[in-house]
Amino acid sequence: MQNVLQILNISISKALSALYEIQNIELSFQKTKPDFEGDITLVTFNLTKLTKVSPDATATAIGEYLKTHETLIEKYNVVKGFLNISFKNEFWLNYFCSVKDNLNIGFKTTNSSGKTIMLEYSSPNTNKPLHLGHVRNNLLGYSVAKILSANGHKVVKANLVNDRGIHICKSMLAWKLNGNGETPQSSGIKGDHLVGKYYVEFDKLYKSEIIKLVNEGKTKEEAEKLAPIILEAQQMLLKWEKGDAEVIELWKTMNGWVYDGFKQTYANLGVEFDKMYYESNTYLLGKEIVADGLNKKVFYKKENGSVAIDLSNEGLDEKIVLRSDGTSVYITQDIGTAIERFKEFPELNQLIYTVGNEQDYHFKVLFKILDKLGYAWAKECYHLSYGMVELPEGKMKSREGTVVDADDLLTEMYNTAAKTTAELGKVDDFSEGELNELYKTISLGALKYFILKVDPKKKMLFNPAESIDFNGNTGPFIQYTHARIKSVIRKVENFKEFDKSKIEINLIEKEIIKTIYDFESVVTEAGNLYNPAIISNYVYELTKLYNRFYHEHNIIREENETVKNYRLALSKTCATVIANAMNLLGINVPERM
RNA sequence: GGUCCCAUAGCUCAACUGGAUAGAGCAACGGUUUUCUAAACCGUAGGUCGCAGGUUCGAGUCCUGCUGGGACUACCA
Repeated sequence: MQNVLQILNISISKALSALYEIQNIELSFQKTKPDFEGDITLVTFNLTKLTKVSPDATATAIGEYLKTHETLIEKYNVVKGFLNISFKNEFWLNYFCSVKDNLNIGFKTTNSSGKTIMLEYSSPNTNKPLHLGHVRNNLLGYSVAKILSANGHKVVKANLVNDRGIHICKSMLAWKLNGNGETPQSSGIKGDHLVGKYYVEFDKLYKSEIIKLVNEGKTKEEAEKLAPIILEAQQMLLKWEKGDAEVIELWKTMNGWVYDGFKQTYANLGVEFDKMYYESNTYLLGKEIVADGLNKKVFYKKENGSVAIDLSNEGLDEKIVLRSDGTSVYITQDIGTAIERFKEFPELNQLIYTVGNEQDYHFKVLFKILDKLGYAWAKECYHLSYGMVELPEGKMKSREGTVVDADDLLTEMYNTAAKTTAELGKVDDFSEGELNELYKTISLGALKYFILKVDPKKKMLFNPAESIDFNGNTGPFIQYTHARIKSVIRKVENFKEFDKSKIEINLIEKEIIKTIYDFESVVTEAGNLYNPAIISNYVYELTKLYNRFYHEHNIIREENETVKNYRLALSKTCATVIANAMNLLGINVPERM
């Protein structure tokens, strides 16, 4: 199967050469707008300087040349300098027949690119449960990993767990003070939520101590530094770093609770990882690199003994990479882990960090430092930056209790899916297990699609009422279309080949075939841009087209056997593409719903 | 103060990276089911693409300025 653009590039280059003696010029194509007749459009304005004739005349001349010289082209029309080109139906039909039985449409063979990419996502803290912001991160990371795999890359999904630090000590301390030995088992509270509860508890205690100190005449800033409970948390962190047995024991216990909780949430979200990293193992990395960088004069020592790099020539500021007491800061660790990963995976071509856009600056600095340290792969580090998730009432603030909890959200979506499905009553014969599966599929489909259809770079508004809507541009609408196609196909026992020489493609069928044709390049584009929203928009377009086709034309009711079998094949192929596209978003599609 | 990001229909988002008359969904109104799943389909209405300049054959898209919103700017993570 020849590529449409390749064919046209070659033919039109020949035309330009023959007609105007023009060589090597970049051609500008676009899909023909629906209001005009044609499959693909050549924009001729940029050619007129060389052709020396008007856009319309240029377009007409090229069109005429194509019609007589390129056998695959049926006809053309010219509108205001746009050359709309139509390929023969035979061409589209041949294309369709070449893919109709391929269950992997749009997917390149695994590892065919020879490229290995590590994609880090999720990266939670172990002091509180996952919330809506993490959900976007997880869904985005997982989907991009799928998309990159579909582009033939080998992808290592990595998760760097922030399992240490002052914030973890806060939960630990509050539990020690007020926990009375409470455990997930004794309380029936999911582990990550239990630990989160004590993180909030710490904040309460801390605040009341601050108020007390302020009442005693201290300034707010002083009080924040002097509150006994914060001092104790800092002591606890020091003990942790020294390996104090009791502190380590408590740390392991409470982190264990959190991991049990996360495991459930990850399973419910349907995300997974190939490689787990823990900051308790990596937080010391990078110090030797700093020493090395000092020798290379990439870094310099300041008067107070801290080590820094000056990035003011790059439009950035001075950045401390080691404190004056010799301890590392966050970026020290990031430098170390990046280098470590390229050592661990020598075949690694690219390292992608899925992290919110509030850290744009951090990653600019990080990549610049790696570059200055002389690592050639620094250019292959990429920050997959995404916008914040906001609620109709504004930003999520844990202190004000406006955070949308991931587990609560999933439960709520599940219940809505169950309610709606029961009301429609189409699967009343399902067993309890089948219903449970279906509700999970639909609720997750709704949530994932709702989040992934927005360009990752942009901040998004999460309106709970809209997220559980199952009509219109939603995951369940697309899932429904898939189920509907499958329902039609189930009704036919003898699925027969059709004689393509007897098929006349109608307009909507041609639109569908052209859209199926686009899938491959859409997957490529989504991969190049790390953008699942491109897949979402695409699959929605295809689904809308199919539904229109379904309403306008008979499939199994069609009397002409050849046409019937052709339409069945077209339907089946749509179902495959819908399923494949949704798969790239991490969304399953049901056989019935 | 400095750096960066965002602004498109009442609301939520698109616009193939500079191309034709800026498109969908939701919400509103009207229509479609004895016929393959109505979680669907069709129609009506809704726009000074934040504002003002500039670049060019052509700008929602690029450049400048302004307004409004946000993020970052730690020897925090």
